[in-house]
Amino acid sequence: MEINKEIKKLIFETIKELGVASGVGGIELEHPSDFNNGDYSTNVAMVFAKVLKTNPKELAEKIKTELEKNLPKEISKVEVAGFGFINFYLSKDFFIENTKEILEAKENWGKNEILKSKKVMVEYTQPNPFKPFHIGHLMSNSIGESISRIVEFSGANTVRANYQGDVGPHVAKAIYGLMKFGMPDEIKSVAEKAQYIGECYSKGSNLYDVDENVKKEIDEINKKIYAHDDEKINEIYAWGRKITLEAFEEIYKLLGTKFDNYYFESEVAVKGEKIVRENVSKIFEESDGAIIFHGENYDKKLHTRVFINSQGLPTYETKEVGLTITKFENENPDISIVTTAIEQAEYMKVVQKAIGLMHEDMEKRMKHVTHGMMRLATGKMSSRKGNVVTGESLLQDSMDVIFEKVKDREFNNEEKKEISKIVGVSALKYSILKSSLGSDIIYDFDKSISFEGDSGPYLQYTAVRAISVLEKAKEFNLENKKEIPENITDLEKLLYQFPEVVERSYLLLEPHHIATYLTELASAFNSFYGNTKILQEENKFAGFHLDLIKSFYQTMENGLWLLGIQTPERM
RNA sequence: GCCCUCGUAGUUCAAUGGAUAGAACAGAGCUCUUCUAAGGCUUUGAUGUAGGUUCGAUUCCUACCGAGGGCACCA
Repeated sequence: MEINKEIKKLIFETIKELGVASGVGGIELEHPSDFNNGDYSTNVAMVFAKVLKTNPKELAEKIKTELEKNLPKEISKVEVAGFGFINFYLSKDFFIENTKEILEAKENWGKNEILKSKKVMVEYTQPNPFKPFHIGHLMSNSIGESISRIVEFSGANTVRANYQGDVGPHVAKAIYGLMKFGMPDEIKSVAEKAQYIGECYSKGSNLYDVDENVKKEIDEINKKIYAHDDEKINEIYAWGRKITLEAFEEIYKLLGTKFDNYYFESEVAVKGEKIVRENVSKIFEESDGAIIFHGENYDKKLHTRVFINSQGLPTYETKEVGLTITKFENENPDISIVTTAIEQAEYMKVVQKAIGLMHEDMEKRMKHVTHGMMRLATGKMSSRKGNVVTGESLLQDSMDVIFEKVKDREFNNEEKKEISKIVGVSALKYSILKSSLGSDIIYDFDKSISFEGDSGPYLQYTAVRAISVLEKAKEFNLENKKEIPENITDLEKLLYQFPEVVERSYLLLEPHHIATYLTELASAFNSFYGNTKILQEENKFAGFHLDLIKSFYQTMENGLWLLGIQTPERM
């Protein structure tokens, strides 16, 4: 129905009719924060009052009179309020129609076609084999998965990509550690082995910094990894890579992410190096034995970065070049989104500039979405130092909290575990996705992960309550309770806004708008639920109420899906 | 030093240049002989500082203060 677009059209037609100057920007149609001020509101009179040098309230009245001449049936009332706002009130019929629309659309409710027939690639998570999967990766995964789903809801063919650093100094450090401290016990689980490898990396890294001889040894291993000429190292390498990747895969499964493409640094490094070397003197230049790019020559806000180091090995920059070009060659996406923490923002601008000099078309389609960092109260987390909180331990802690809550409930053990999983993951994801992408999250389990109030479990709990009423309703005879109440609940006033929220979330690439909306929606549902006895023979509105609950449940389910959160049947 | 993010109740977060700055947690007080109390209802409390643009600024601009990040061979 897209009533918002209809109202906008009407506004523009009306001001044209009145001969008011067009081409003025800043005209908005928004939802007033207070429902008393209507369902939609426009500032058009205030904007034009300035241009025409008239009183905004008088102009608003004039526009209102004109608007009322061809008001669509969905609008019951137009009012002028405040400094000259024109407020639109939607009619009861509109809300009834909307409920029908939701129930028909089902899992498609909320979708739009902004990206129809476009291919969008989203790269996220990017953990490195041989290093731990830490809470920063959990953050990246939650955000990237949600963005992927938002893009998908906007009509795109979404390709999920993961990029993993399976070569480079960190691998050499881990292999050094494994050779020095021994291989882990065969009977240990994949996750335990992966954790051990991460510890070896940390130890190797520490020794690298303090011991000159170890540094030489690790540098040597690093060269051998690239050269593939040492059988012992090749063997440990293949084993460690496999184990850590398997461990990552277990986490992805728990988180509900399934990647379509995996890219590895070892694969893209060769291509990147070839391209960079081909463009020496054109784009890159030699300096102190290294090959560098002077970003500041093109934009004074950019800086110089090393692409091939003085040992002749490609750096991350060159691998990124190889990765980007490989992605475009393989998938040719219309938009290529890469999500990383903000620490890579400046670096990425320089690399994108370098790529743009070779492939202008690619640069235009690249989008870097940055999010804040997960920090510990004690400072920056660094897997080199070994002070990381691993993804597994955090997920486990979160699931344990939930298990504790359900342990005395009537569910069987299998169900308790399933609920702990679904709700535990949700608590974690919501805590990441509820805030805008800009700011850092200072990680503190008790403070940053909440299980009540503004939280993932709150949303799930609300959905479960709704489904529970719908289940119980089958035991009642409410067939002929078809009357429709005259008043419009806050729940109805929020439900129809869902597609707009999805659209906005895509345009800004900010999943938290969905999280905020769902919390408001859940709150409206809980108020309604608390104040209304639905399953009563004397409730003449029962049929209407049940449809409303169904449409609420559908909206919540779709919204949670966009956040990458599952809806449990019971909890 | 230069550049990029971010500063909102005691705490964790919202607020497409708009109306009385919203929630949650914590604090105070109600609420299950009624569909899941992980809930509902009432209540206390905030825009870092100083200017500017604007009818209107938490939002845009400038300076400062504070936190985080980046600035040549880590990723």
